[in-house]
Amino acid sequence: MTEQPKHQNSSETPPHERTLKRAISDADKDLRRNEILAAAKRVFSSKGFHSTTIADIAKDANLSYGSIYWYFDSKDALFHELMAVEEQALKDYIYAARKDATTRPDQSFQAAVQATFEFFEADKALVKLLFRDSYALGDRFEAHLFRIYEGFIGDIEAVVTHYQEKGEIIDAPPHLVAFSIAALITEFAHRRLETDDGLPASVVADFVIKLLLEGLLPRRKDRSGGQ
Amino acid sequence: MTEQPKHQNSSETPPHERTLKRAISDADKDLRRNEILAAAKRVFSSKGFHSTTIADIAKDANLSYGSIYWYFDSKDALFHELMAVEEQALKDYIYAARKDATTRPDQSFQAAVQATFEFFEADKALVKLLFRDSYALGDRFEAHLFRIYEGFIGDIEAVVTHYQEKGEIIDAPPHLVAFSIAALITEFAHRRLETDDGLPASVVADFVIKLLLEGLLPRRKDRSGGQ
Amino acid sequence: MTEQPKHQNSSETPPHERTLKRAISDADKDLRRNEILAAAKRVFSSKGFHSTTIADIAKDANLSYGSIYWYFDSKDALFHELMAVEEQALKDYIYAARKDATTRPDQSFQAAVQATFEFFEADKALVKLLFRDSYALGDRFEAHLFRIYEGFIGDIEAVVTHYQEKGEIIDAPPHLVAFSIAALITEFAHRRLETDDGLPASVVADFVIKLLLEGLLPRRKDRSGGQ
Amino acid sequence: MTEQPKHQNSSETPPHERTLKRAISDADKDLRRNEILAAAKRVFSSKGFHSTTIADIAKDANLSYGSIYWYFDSKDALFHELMAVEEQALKDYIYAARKDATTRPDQSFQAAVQATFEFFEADKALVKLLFRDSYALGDRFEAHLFRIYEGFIGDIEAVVTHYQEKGEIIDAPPHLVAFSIAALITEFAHRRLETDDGLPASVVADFVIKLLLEGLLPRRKDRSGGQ
DNA sequence: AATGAATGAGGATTCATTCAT
DNA sequence: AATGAATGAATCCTCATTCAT
Repeated sequence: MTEQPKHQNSSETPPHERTLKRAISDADKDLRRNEILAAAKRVFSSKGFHSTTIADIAKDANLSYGSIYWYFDSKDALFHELMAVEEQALKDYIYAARKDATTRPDQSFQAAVQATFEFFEADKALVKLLFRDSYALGDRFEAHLFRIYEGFIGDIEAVVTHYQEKGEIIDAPPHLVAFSIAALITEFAHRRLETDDGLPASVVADFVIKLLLEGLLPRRKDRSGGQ
Repeated sequence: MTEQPKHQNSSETPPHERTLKRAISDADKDLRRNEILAAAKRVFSSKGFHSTTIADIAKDANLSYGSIYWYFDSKDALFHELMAVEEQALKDYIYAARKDATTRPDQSFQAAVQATFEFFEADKALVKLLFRDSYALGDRFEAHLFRIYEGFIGDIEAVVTHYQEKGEIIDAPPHLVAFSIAALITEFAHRRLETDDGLPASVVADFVIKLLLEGLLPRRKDRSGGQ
Repeated sequence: MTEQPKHQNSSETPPHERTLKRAISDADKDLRRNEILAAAKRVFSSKGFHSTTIADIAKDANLSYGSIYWYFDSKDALFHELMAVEEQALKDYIYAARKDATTRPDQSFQAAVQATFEFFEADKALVKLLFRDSYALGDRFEAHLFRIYEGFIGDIEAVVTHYQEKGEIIDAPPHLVAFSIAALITEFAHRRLETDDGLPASVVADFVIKLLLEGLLPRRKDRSGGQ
Repeated sequence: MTEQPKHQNSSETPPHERTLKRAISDADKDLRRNEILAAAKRVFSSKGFHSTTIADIAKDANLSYGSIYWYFDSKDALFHELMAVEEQALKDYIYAARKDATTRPDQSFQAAVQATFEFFEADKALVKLLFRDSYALGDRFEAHLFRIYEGFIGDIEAVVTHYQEKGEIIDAPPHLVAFSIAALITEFAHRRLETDDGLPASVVADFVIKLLLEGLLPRRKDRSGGQ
């Protein structure tokens, strides 16, 4: 994934060999970095940032804790990088969703919401990390988190706008719409991570989608018993 | 608060006076406790639990850090008590809302939601504290938080059920409806605490209520039930 | 007990009245001091110096803890004074014992030991305070303790010497004899304070006296079954 | 301690080598633990538990205070472990003494006492730690101390009983006899740790043994059993 | 004199980070 | 690269002592 040498190498290996070696080494390094990030995601999302020690992460990654510092500069740096990785996962998902929305004429707003719900349901740890714990971390991560959040909402907003232009949904302020969708979906995912509400994901998904689409007021056709 | 002279007889204080003295002292003490709790609320909600030191709170309350321990047993105890105070504020609000809903025939579901929105808008720090930071605090506060949360959702649920019985809103699972309302309202309040979205509260409130009531799908001609 | 004025009085009371008043006041003060010292003795000997707080003592003396400082300069000063009081009790006892020994021809060494045993048995807290805890207090009390200890052993030594001169006991180094007596008697008192050995004091007293007087080797007369 | 090369293969270390490595590391760790325990013994017995800070011990052991926690969980744990180590030293000594007493027909009670005196004379800090300071430590160490103490007295008691059965010493309650021996020997050792009485150890030993064996009353003509 | 609130020095403990091997 | 021992900054908490009332 990364063939470009990063720093000058001060050893005595000939340049071409060195490049090859470094490439391999870098790949190895990336592999380990990813293992550590995966471990960090598990531990951070289960115990929270402050209760997680470097030793906890190292143990989960089957490394000695001193080694973490070979791959990351600090605990903060590790967390920032983890945030970035999760942000990328979000972006990748949203990119695909957006592409689907704009290129497949049959793709409905409802389908997009459904898919988004499933995405978060499948990775609740991401929700915990980005949408819950990061908020409690104070100044050091505020700016980063803010950027991620804005990007995330902005991406959803674009999809919302698309469906508004298609006339599929009403003309409400797209930013607020996007935020509402994000709020409902992530809050449900988080709640279902913290406490088991005993409901199958599909039921909750159906509920959320229906709520978003139709609201709580009885619609005319099913209003026979209403006020 | 009372005009009786305090220092008169240097021997045994008569019981009633002692009681009075104690009452005054207790009132003073409660006053200070509340000042500290207010300071704690400010600092905790701005920096998060872990980044807040006892010294931070003391400074905000214009006390030395040692004095905090005259009023509270520990940092944890202080936070628990703060949670309890905030919980009580929530309960008081919900109690009034419920009473309004059930005793005033003209009170609509919409009005109830509007009032709730305004309640959180007016005390965003409460949201930060109870609905954001507490989640990141781990085991030590888990049970307490869970209890508060369940109580809160349960109270909303009761109001929801009331309006469902009146036929004002559809027959969706009340627990999910309650959770959705809470999610939307608290997330908006929290977001508006963190970042200024530049919108007047009334616009956001209108949006949230409309979303909850009517959803995003364009209604055809059944606008009779809308606002 | 103390009629002499101690400090200049800066108030406006006429001299002769003042003296009277002060005398009464001083007597009161001494009374309170003694109450506090008694409380301190109870608490210190039950919890040890470090685990005892000024508040503990105040509570035991039915005073607010701030008031302790009206009577004593510091916790250390209070403890020093308590040591002095206990030392005086020791001295008073030993003075009487010495007088008995030297003035009453019928008074035996054995009776003196018996009385000493009973003295400590009756005030085990004194033992705990002076012969156990004070040792663990380190530099701050070392000199004081040392002085008390030397005085105590010296006083016993004098009595020992008296009985040696009378030929009642053997001519062993009196300092070592005195120390041995003190060691046995105080250790037994302390042990019986800490753990109940289930034996009546008289049995233990008889044993200690017999050990001191006759030792463990079988005496000729009762040596019939011996080696 | 071993000559095998340590760092050879960078992939999976063969099991036996790993074990070896671990063994070496563990030995090192034990070494350090022992150094710290030795430092703790010095400092605790010189300043007492409460006046000793972790930093004091660390400094004595040429470590930073944080490092202490690499080897011990807490100050209490360190002290408990130190008590256990000292207890073991006591037990080892007593075990040997008991073996001597029961297997060597020529071994006399007097020799056993003499050896015990020398044991404590050689390690007065042990006395200070176990027989003085621990008593002042309160509840947290009470049970541990009690167990050690009872074991110690019990072990002496067994030796005493042995000599009683041999008829070498009189038939006094063995528990009291054991306690008396312990009291005299430890008190002398402790006193000679605190203050230099200017006497050679052998003189004091002779005195203690003679006192224990023959008591203070002049013997008439039955010196056959004496030294 | 008495009270009890306020203060802050002191010390145990945690844990991110460094570094020798 | 990996290890894990060593370091020390940071922070909670206790409690002797001071002081306003």
